[in-house]
Amino acid sequence: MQHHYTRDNMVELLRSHSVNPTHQRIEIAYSLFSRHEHLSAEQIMAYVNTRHSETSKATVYNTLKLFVEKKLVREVIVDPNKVFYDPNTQPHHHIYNIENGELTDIDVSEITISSLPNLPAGMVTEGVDVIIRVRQHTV
Amino acid sequence: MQHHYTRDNMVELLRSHSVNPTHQRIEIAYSLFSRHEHLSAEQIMAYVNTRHSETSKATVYNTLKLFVEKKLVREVIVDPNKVFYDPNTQPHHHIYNIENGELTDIDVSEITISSLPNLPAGMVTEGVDVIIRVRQHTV
DNA sequence: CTAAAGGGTTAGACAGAGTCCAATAGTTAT
DNA sequence: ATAACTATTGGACTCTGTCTAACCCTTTAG
Repeated sequence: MQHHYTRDNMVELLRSHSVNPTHQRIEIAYSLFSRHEHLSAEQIMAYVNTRHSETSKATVYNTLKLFVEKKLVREVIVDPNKVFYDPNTQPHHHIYNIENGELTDIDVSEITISSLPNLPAGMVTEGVDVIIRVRQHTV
Repeated sequence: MQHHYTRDNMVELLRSHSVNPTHQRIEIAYSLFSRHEHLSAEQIMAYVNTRHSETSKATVYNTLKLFVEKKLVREVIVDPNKVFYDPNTQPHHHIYNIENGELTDIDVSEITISSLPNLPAGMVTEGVDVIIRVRQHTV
């Protein structure tokens, strides 16, 4: 992969997920996809408003919620304090450094889940998250 | 298993994890272990203070943090809004119902992780969490 | 050209989980 | 008793995230 993301790309991306591409949404998408990193809402807001404040808190949260709904990004819940947003929607898992909060992707190929339990009747899987919590060996 | 938990058991349990057994800690441990359920700090506080308020918010949070440190209970991070505390410290995984917040255990035997990636140098695993997010099939 | 309608954005008030702090209460050990 | 800890407490505070009502902007209809 390793795309070269532009704001124009974002317009297409948004459209292809039937999201109306507005200024704010383009900027938010761009800030997430150009850095291919896991960012929190707060970080995204900071990036989008580096020059001068342009996008409000409410819009950042609204937009992220919309992106999740439209499967443009994925929520990663590993830190009790905040949600991370992950522009990588390919199935993959995470290594979470509990000391510094760093979050790293692991390809699905690196983990094999050979069996899954049968779910209660009428239930359907939304996703399987595997989180490997790590820390420095010093303790 | 299916112990019959008493407050006396809790005293032993706390001691065996080198936690000084105080009134409050006994009550908090008891409320977690007698129901063998996943509870949030708020729920625990409610249970402990059913009759009349006896234990403060600060103590509940202090105590839960201590219990986690001493490996008496485990934190489960699946809900962006609150942390759950799990009295089951045996290795196991979780099914999380994203609609009603219900959290169910899965025995390790029901999932097989056949390979784990090699970690960055000097890193050590604190735990591997598998969370299966489910919801009702109606949508 | 103007008006209504609809979607999107906004500031700021609000909510809820969790932390901090300085004061107080218990508990040993001397 | 007294000193030295350890544990608990209320309340103020912080931080994510939500809500609301006003506002803006673009499109469509008359």
